[in-house]
Amino acid sequence: MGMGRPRAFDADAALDRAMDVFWRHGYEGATIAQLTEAMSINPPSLYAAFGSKEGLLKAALDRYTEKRDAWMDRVVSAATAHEVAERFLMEHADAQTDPANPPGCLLVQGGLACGTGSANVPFELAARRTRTEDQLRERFVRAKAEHDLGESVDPATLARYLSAVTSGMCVMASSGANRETLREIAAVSLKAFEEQTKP
Amino acid sequence: MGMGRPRAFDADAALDRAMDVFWRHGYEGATIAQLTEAMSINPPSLYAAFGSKEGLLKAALDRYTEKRDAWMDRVVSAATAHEVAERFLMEHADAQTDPANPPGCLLVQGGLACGTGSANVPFELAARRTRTEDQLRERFVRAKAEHDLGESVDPATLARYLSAVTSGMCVMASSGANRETLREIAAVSLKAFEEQTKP
DNA sequence: AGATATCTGTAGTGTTCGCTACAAATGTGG
DNA sequence: CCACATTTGTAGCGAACACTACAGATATCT
Repeated sequence: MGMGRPRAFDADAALDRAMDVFWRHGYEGATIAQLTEAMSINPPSLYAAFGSKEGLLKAALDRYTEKRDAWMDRVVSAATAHEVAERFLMEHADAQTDPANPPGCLLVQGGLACGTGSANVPFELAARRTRTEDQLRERFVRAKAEHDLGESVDPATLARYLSAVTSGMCVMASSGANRETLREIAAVSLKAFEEQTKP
Repeated sequence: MGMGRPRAFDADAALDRAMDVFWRHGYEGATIAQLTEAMSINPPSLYAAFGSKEGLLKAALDRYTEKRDAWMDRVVSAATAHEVAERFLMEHADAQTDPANPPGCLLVQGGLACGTGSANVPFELAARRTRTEDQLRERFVRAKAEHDLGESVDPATLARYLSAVTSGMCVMASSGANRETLREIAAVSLKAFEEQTKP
């Protein structure tokens, strides 16, 4: 028995193209026609490989999360909690205004509210955002154990604050805010972080 | 010549219902069927009164902005810039978790990214968000003139920062963050505001 | 080479979308 | 009461949606 005709397209490259479409138009705003054209494949190939539009999104999110995890690993590898926060904020400002990608972040632009047929999409995106927040919190827990952060500091609050600020920066980026503007916001937020961590 | 059959529904009440649907499902996720059912009218009545789905959104946004302006007037009427920031942040935390409304804010949940056919919807929402930011900035300009804020303070940066934080709170609210959580974020942000305004 | 298994492209499927034609209903002005 | 203007409910329009049946193409395995 044979193994069948091999796939003629690179799945990861296709996912990168799909990611861009979801990012730019949101989950519901992205049509199969747009996706297949961007991926340079036909609908049957898409459905054979990813099952459904939602399956394609999840595959694209997996790939997105993969890259993001690698980035977060570098961020939390900074020596101090303060430097973690600084890198996290500043590199977010840069990433969200990187001309290589649509503005903002896929996990936010992908869709905060969806129709009844796609109700679990916002859920899925929220779960991935929470993951980043968790990574930050764990890093701050460690910083506390290492006496890099004081006893009175709440790692969860710090992580949530940074997560909220970067989400807000996504909203600003989607409205056309430029890199300078986002960096200013990041700088002010970093001041808050400093104030929060040394009383 | 007569004046025609009078409208049998209250347009403002209908807009409130439509607002809720757009808020909960986003512009693209909201269907005419859902809207008409929520508004307790039939499609022809909707189109006679508001022209199109996008026209309905704009009418709902006008009504939303009306209420929001009244609220912002109260916020900026606070005696000091610090108190303005505090009210703005804290009341945002409360409003975004008010069980009377869907989580977050219509101007964010309405849609950051849309399909090609609705490309100006995110634009429209962004314009309304900018309005709030403008109101804050103007208030801080005044505070600077009154020597309530120091010479080195940039009103635009402060306004953008507060706007970004509340947008980020919207994202958190749509992920299920509760009032306590948002208030914590608001509290940390207020610390940043304080730090930014007295160097 | 032959049988088998999977992919690819064409050309659709049924459903739902935003939107509207039409006639009956209901008000005003003469 | 009658002509007129506008709204309302029913029913359905064309277009676009996510998705797929099918046949031909291309690989592997014996």
